[in-house]
Amino acid sequence: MKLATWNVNSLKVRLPQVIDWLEANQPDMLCLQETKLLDENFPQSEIASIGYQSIFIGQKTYNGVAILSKQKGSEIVTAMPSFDDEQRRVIAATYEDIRVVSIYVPNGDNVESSKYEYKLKWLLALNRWLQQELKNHKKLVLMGDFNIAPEDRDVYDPKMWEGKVLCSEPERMAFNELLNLGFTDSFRLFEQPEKSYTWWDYRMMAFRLNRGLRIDHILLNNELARACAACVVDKTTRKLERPSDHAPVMVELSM
DNA sequence: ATGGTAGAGGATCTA
Repeated sequence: MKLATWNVNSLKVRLPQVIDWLEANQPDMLCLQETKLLDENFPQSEIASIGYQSIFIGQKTYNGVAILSKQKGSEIVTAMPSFDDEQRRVIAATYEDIRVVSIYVPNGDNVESSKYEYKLKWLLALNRWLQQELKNHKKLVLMGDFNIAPEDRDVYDPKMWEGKVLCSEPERMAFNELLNLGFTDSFRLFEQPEKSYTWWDYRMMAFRLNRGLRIDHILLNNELARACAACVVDKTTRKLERPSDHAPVMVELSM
């Protein structure tokens, strides 16, 4: 079984790339972030035509998340309970016995910003919600755009980024507190290429110079971590015409 | 000189 996550930065623009990628990689589920589409505009039929079901929750211009899957999902949730949020950043569903929680964590802008406060509150609410989800589901995967680079090795220039948003200690602590609930960062279960990242700024030739950060993650609970056979970042999408600034991440589970 | 690029939407806001 293959599970993937990809911040597409507008599904309208990236739909042809998403369809090509699904056909080439055949994941069982693909979580999308930053669809930037109202639900009425979601390209459900185009995605269905290649054999994938869609669940989604979107809004105009910003945010928006979806899960595309070969099998039908159940117990669909489109927001965190007990966290009032106008922004569409969460979608979860159960596929057979696997609970999939797909998230788009707020960016935070900068550590002085009120958006940063919102990010930390959002992460606290996520932690609390997942404690419940872990109790209710034996197999759980949490994946998406976390907007957090967990360690210095996930950052092309750790000194320049020290204390900055995406790398600050409170954010990294929030990430570690998620791990402490009983999750494993699937990417670090395996030998990986040096300087592996999932996001590169569009500006300043960042991708060409591999000035990136690893901020998109697939976290597996213990039951699924035991079954994990691979985790890879697919950089090839970042080389396409009109790419997303993020690359997809995919895990393979032996089950 | 707080720059630069992309997306949405139609001036800025977000990332």
